Amino acid sequence: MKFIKLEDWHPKGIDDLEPNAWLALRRRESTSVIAGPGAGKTEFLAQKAAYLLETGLCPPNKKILAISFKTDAAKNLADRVTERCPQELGSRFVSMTFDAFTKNIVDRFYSAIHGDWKPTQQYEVFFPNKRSVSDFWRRLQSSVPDNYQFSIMSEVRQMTDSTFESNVVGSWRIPAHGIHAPQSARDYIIVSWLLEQIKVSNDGQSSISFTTLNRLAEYIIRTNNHVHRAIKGTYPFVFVDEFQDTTYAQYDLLLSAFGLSEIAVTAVGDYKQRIMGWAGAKDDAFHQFEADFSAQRYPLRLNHRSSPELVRIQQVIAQAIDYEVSELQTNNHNQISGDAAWVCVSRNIDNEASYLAQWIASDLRSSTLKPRDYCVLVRQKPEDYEQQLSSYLTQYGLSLRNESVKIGKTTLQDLLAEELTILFSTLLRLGLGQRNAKVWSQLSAAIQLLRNKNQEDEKALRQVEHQLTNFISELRDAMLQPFTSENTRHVFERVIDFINLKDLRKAYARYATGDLLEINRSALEVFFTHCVESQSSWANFLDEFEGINHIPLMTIHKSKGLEFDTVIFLGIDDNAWWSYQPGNTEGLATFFVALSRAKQRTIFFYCQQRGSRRRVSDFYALLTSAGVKEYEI
DNA sequence: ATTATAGTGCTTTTT
DNA sequence: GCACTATAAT
Repeated sequence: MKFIKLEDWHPKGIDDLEPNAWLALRRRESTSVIAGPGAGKTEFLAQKAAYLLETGLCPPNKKILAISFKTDAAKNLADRVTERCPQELGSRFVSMTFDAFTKNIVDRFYSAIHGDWKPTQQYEVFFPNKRSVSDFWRRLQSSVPDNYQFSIMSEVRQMTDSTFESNVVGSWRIPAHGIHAPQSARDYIIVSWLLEQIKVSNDGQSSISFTTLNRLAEYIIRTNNHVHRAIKGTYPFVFVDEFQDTTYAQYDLLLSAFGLSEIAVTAVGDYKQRIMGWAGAKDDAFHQFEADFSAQRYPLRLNHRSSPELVRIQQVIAQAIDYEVSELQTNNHNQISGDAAWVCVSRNIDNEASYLAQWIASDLRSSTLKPRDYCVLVRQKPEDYEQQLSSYLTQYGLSLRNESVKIGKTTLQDLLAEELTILFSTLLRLGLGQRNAKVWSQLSAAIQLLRNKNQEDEKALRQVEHQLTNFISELRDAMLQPFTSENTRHVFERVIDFINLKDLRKAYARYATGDLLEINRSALEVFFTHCVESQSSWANFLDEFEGINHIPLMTIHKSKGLEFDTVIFLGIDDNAWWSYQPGNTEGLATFFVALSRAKQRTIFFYCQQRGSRRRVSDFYALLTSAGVKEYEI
């Protein structure tokens, strides 16, 4: 392997990087990169990975660890590095979610857990909610000795059920040398919570939350030098994405694993987009990181996403969040004619809906945009808006798709991102005769992984190719049959059989234990049937399945990290924004996230019937000061 | 049975 | 702060 000289290295697939991005990329020590919306955070990390791997700064026996919060973000980043690097380098870029990293440590170094803290080797992952927390508090009250009861209960009263795990448990460390009595009331509560999960339940297994797994992983790393050295030795470079929303537990794990060491941690994010504080995200993650890791901060100033006009408006909101926010530039010059932002004021919901439907219909006709280029954003309860809007949209042949809709025990968007679903729809696309070399090679690689075939075993690989070719041609014949419920049902079953759920369980760790695979299989069946019933051919079915002709509808929180040509922002009123307090940074950040999803236009809607706009008057005042006009409709 | 009142969810990810 | 549920009061 020949390395590229440091001074000869150039970015891959893009022209250049802005000056601060170059500095952040070349820095060998820990670095924090504050990058606003559209600054290309993922691209920066992909380029830095390529730089470290191709120049040999990350030597062949070492890896880069990239940590994201969401599975799709982790996958996105991995795909980008694969595109930019030769395969033998790309395989040394390990991209995973924080929770996957945590669970890996516990599973791999299980034997390093001692005494009361040791769960069963096979354990269930448990997702606590407010109910389970308050039930626990109630159980505690009845089990605690009388003389402790008062202090325990007064401590509990100061805690909030929704942030108990993230803030209280997440910032507590498991002691290195067993449990010492007497403990404070707070310690007693936390220890009881952890031990209750670790102790064997009725089904013979521990049932552990990710916060508890995180605390166990931190404990392993802190107390076991051998493990700590192994992890540091594997990953001299660590990336953390969306750093503004790091939880207490996650930060503490990073600190124990990579703090005070030679490891260079690159944290990327934007505190102006910190919108998870209410769910227990740490509030000064960047400052603390810079202090603890001696990290140098580099703000990125270029916006690759939004038009100059939108960037100017975003800047007004950004300054309301942080007055000292740096000046931004845009390099997106393909501006559309007309305004980039305006406010539509209506009296009632029907007026709003009929105007909106008519506007989108005429905009679609007069432009080259597709339904997927628009997005309807709301703060909460998208299903309410879906009902109100859909009858008007139908009149123009348009429809919304709320991807948060529940299907069985999962949601549409989670289902669509599942490995099972992607394999399923790819097979159907090929069955329909939509041949594409790239899709084919990806699918064939996925099937090889699924069949657990060694990449070196040429004969076995050819056999898998052969099976796949045969199956696709069988599928093609089946899909030429009339589009009846019986025939489509047959296709469904054949595809699921071919994928082989047993193989899937073996090939993907996340499916290996628990009922995740069965949840997704039955959700896939429900959604498949829904799409079959509303369509009349396989081509239309696949469009419906992938939602090509639907306008996406989602909450602002779900839209984080996404971008659309035109954002339609509904329900900016006191009712939907019940939790907003004037001047509240997180509320302004939420507004900022919504506004900054747009590449060309953001259209704000206010409807009097939905609620007043006294408490949210900040938003309108800021828009007015940015020169955004208001129109009555 | 109907109606008054108190309580709570709403914005989330993760194998 | 509203919309909804569960329980209490009539």
